[in-house]
Amino acid sequence: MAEEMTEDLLRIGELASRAEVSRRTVDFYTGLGLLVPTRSGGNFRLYQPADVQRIAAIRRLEAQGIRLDEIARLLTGETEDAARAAHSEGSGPASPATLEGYLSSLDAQVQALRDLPEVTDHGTRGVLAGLVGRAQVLIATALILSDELLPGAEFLPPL
Amino acid sequence: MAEEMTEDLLRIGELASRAEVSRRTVDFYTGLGLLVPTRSGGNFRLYQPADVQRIAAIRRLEAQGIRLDEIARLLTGETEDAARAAHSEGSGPASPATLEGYLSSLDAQVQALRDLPEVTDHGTRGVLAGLVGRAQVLIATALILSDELLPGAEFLPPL
DNA sequence: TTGCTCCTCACGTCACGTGAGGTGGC
DNA sequence: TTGCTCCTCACGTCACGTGAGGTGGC
Repeated sequence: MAEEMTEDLLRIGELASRAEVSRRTVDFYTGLGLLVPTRSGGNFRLYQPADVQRIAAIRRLEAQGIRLDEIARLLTGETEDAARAAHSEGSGPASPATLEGYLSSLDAQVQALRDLPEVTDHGTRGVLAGLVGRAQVLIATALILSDELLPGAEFLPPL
Repeated sequence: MAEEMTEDLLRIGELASRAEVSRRTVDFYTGLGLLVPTRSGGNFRLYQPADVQRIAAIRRLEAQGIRLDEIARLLTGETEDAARAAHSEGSGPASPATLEGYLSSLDAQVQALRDLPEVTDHGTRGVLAGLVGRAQVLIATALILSDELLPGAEFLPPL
């Protein structure tokens, strides 16, 4: 069984063609730590089949204007900085910035935005709509990725 | 009364120092259409006092990774493109992308995210938290701007 | 005159790739 | 041999400014 999994590993050319990006791009992403291949005896990089979805996820995140270095952090699991970079509170460690925490803050603030007295200024309405629209697209992206990114293949019946 | 308002107009140097940016930056923003001064008889640009807050708003939006050309669009009131650029649905004109519309989509999707089965994968949790965190900061920014951006001075009692 | 403005050309930095070229092992 | 890989140096583009310099009117 461990044998079987090893046979699935991909070299850069194969991964690039499945993910529909150039080898050079896979190389570049690997250099940035976005992809973490193992190495073959002959020093070839060996990627997981799931790295195809990982690349798709990276592209989706890039499309949302998230920088590659932050994508690397998110994929690696270093959550903390996200809030700090944008807000720079600076004081205590406070909350560990969990998914649930963000979701409740988001709920509360959306409510606050609804409770706002009617905004009449044209430009201001545009800005608010733009920001809320962006937030909405981010959440939509989260939903899509929660579906695509999970290593579902491992749990699929052999069929 | 019209006389009084004219006296409040600012030239580039004054605006730059109040907004705490360089003249060059005000010049640059003006060239991009982010600021729309009138002109004096001597061809000097004349800015509104409210442009100080406008610049503050621009900086806040920039800090969220929003490009200057899109900020210009938002401030000018061309809302439509936001959703299209990120999604590229392409079909019909559909909804006019209102603030209310985005808010309800957002609510619905946040709920969908809550309803998700527990995500166990470490990296995926990080990505979701990162996206929701970003969305949360955007909404927080919207709240701040709704407060700062409104031309409140015009409606303030003379004191 | 002094200080401020106008405008334009060019340079600098950062993120994100992309090209090219020489290398070595399957 | 062929095709693929490795790695590195350099160039290209785009967004966002910033510097410098010559101009003219208050």
